[in-house]
Amino acid sequence: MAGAGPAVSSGAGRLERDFFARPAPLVARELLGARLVHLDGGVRRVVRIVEAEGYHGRLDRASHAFRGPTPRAAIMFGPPGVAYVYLIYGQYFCLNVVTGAPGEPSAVLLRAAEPLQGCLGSTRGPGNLCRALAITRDRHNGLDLGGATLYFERERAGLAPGTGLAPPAGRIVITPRVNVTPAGPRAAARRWRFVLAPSAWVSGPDRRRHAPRPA
DNA sequence: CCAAGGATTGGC
DNA sequence: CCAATCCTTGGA
Repeated sequence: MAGAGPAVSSGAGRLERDFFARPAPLVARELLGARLVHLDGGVRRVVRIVEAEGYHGRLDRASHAFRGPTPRAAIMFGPPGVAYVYLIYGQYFCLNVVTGAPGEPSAVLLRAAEPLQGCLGSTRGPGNLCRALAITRDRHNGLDLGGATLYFERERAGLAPGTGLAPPAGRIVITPRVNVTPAGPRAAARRWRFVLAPSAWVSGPDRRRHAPRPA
């Protein structure tokens, strides 16, 4: 019967709100291999996610939600499946997906992806990824990712038993998050970064480690 | 109001 | 290693 899959809803394998209403590290891991589609006016921009990080809850010192629902972070306290876009270092945008139950602030930072269609420059690194997809705060912050403009989808073939998710091609590597060292030892020790390797598009100081072997 | 610093990036 | 560049936050 159609529409019986647990985490993935009907249609062309699009990820719906229930997929995101779970802990951030779990969502981050399962987003690996999924396609992110931005219908940018008449232009279709598509990538395949290869790196994502979870920022999990009120006690995660590295999370923007750590200091409570400040004006910027308030969106993380809202419903899941919504885009959280912020400006970093005055010049780059970063795209997150709000996860977890409402009131349980968490999000997944999309750090790197493989370019598939319509990308503007490099998709390696969160700032570059947003630029390549033409994601901006004024246009996309707070946008429902279940809508027609910006959404995730994955292949329906080869669904993993019990999950409704297609197993991504490649190996999932789990590491500490990038640049959370200043947030304190506890946050730095969390292994909430997920990489789909091998990939030439992984960011971070260990990206060579996850790059494809030279032929 | 002011000062400090940032979930980054690219250049030296 | 370090500056760019401006928004966010917290404290006076």
